[in-house]
Amino acid sequence: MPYDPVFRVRRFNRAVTAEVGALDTSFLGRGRPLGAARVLNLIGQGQSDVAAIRDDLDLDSGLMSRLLRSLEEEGLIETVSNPQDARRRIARLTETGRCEFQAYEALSNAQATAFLARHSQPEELLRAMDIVASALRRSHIAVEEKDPRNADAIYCLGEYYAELGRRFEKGFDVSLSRDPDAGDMIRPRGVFLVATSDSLPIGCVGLKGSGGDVAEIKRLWVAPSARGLGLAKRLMAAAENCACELSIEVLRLDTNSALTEAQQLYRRTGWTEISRFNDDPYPDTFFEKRL
Amino acid sequence: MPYDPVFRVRRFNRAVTAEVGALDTSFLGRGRPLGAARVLNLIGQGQSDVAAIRDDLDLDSGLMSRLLRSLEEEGLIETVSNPQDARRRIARLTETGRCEFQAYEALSNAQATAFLARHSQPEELLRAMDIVASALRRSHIAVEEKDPRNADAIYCLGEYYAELGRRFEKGFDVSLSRDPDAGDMIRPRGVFLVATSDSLPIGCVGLKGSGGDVAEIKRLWVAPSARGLGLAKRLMAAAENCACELSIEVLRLDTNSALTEAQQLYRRTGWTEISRFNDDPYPDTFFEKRL
DNA sequence: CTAATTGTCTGACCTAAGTCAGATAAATGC
DNA sequence: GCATTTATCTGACTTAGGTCAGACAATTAG
Repeated sequence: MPYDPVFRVRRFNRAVTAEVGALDTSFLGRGRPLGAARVLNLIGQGQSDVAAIRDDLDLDSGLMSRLLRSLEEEGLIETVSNPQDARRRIARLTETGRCEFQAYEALSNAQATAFLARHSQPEELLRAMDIVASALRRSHIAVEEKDPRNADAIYCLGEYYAELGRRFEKGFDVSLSRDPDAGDMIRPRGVFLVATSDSLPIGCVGLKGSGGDVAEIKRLWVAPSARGLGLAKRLMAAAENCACELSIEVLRLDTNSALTEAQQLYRRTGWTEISRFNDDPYPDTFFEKRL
Repeated sequence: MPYDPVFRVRRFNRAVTAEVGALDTSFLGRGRPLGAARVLNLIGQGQSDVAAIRDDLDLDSGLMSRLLRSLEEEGLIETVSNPQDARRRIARLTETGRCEFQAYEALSNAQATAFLARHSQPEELLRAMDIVASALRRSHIAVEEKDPRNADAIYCLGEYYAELGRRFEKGFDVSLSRDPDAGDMIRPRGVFLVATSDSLPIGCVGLKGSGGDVAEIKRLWVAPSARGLGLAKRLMAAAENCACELSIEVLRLDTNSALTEAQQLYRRTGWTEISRFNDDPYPDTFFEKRL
């Protein structure tokens, strides 16, 4: 007899509303209104274009202008005209501003550390926070092409191999598998796509081409914290899209019957099972899709 | 190489801050400022004492007074003097107010339902939300005495039995175990304590007395979503406290070696292992503590 | 070159939220 | 009974946040 789901969601909302003050105190406690602190924070993170900041925070141009001026009067930022377009302005931190920004960062980090330290099972708590954050921000998940040797890509691949290790009865050893050469997953031969949610990598897929009109889908992975959001489908669609752009006509992939959700996805999205097309020791099921 | 915990907590904070607007839109969208809506909401939930509402929302008496008047002018509430103390005022909804309150409730429920419906693994998501909500509100967890036949108590016991069923190799059947008579867990013989977080039951413990100076600790349970918060320790301490009030001198309990965390807790909090004192089929380890 | 568009700034104005110093009336302690 | 305390109300004031219309300068389309 689990408790009413709607009740549980509302309880979560109440908890969060009651504590957001605390969650965001990092912005407070330094004698600056929230708006100004948020602008300072964005500038500190490298957002220099005033219009972009205004857009990010959804501010009126008048209000934005005043916030910038108040930060300027405090000596935290300086603004100059954009040389490419003198109507636009660019803001950057002064030395004092950099210190102030660092102070906010330190507060925020300390608060996060303290929150975790109060819990005796922080890994469980983090897992839960990841799930909730991904669900709340599902409409802001970005799928982008990255070099497979980029840090985010390597992180995804590491997690992918670890997951295979857990799910295959005999574990998984990358060196035994035919590891695609990075060049085969970079344009013009192929692509590597990484999904990020607020810059945390939560999924990936590789399209491994050889220059011909046949290519392979490899390394489809979705973080456990991002499952249930339809991300695998989205990654596969994006990869197929890239394949079209690269004039690829036939896609193939190999998979293992232990990965049941993946197989379900393939069958539901127009893939048909074919016979073995490589001698890799891990896969036991093979699919093909004509574009 | 898991991602930096501090980064993950801050990502969660950002997600929540960005979406609280959405989480709390239930309060908006009906042409009333947040403050007034929150007061209306509390009154709707049965908080009638004006001072209590002020205390709950941490409002200045002046502000509170104005909010009440604006709701009164809208015809949503009426206030009368408290007959016991004519300085105090009591607020209650009018018929119109009840409709308006129901409209807020409906909005809030619809929003929660929609959020869950967007996710294809809602049970996973709810579990995560419970964990986060309990951690955020850990300082507001209430431990209260309840009748063991009360709905919250029955819910806790059901979850407790279900958990034993999962953890004992041969499952668990309540009818085979010596189920304490409800009367033995009500004062003056004993007590039953339930921990709730924002009215969701998340833990319980029973003190089963017989009228003499020996009593037993039974049914210690903490919801999976509330583990890591030190709740078991707090429940045990509360139960011991009650035992002292009831002039009980010796506490005993039986447990199973499959429940490792529980045993650890007992050993760390002054309990000593003793020999079997009943013929219940499930326990295999027995403890005692002199108060 | 001219007209329209774009990005920023400024002043006037507004609401929500909250603080503070009394005023008032009821209740309580002695 | 009288002084003190308590709960609420009222008016004056402040801050944060935000809207709106127009000014101004730079850019772009034709």
